[in-house]
Amino acid sequence: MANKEDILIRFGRRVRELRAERGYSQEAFAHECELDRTYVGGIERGERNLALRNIERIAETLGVTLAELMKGL
Amino acid sequence: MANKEDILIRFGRRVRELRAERGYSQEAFAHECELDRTYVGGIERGERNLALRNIERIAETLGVTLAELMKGL
DNA sequence: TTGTGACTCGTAGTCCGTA
DNA sequence: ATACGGACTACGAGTCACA
Repeated sequence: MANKEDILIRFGRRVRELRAERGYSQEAFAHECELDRTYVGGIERGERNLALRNIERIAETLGVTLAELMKGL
Repeated sequence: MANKEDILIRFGRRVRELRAERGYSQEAFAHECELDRTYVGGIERGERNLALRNIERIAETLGVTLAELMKGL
C-alpha cells in the first residue's frame, strides 16, 4: 500500500529528490525558499512536520504544483 | 494565475467542497478526523496554516490521496 | 450546524555553533 | 555540502464558551 511509512519521511525524500534534480545544494535551496538551512535539512530527514505555507513555498521554488509535489505520497 | 489567492483560503475551500460532497457536517467530519469541530471550521475558513500530518489525516478521511487533495491549488 | 475570540501548550521555524 | 545540537521566539495544535 505504499502508505505505511511516515508521511514526513516520504515528503522529505520527495523534496530531496526534486531539489537534487535541479542541482540545488540544501543551502542554496533554503535561500531560494527563504527558509533556514538547518530547517530544510530537517525537512529532508523527515524530522519536521512543516505547515502548508512552507509546503507551498517549497513547491514554488521547485517549480512544481502542490499536486505534483505530493504525487505518490 | 489562479494562484494569486492565499493558499489557506484555497485549501479550506477545497476541503469544504470535498467534505460537503460526502455529506458530512463539519462536526461529523471532525469526529472522523479526530480533530476538534472548531478547528476544522477554522481550516475551511482559511484561518489555519495546518501542518503536513493534519493535512494527511484530512486526505485520508476524505478518501483521497494528497495529490488529489492538492489538485488545482 | 457553523462562526468566533480567547486561551494553553507544544512545536514550527530561526540562529548560533561543531564536526 | 550536509548532519546535528542548544537555545531561543513565533506560531500551529487543540479546546472552550458563547453567539
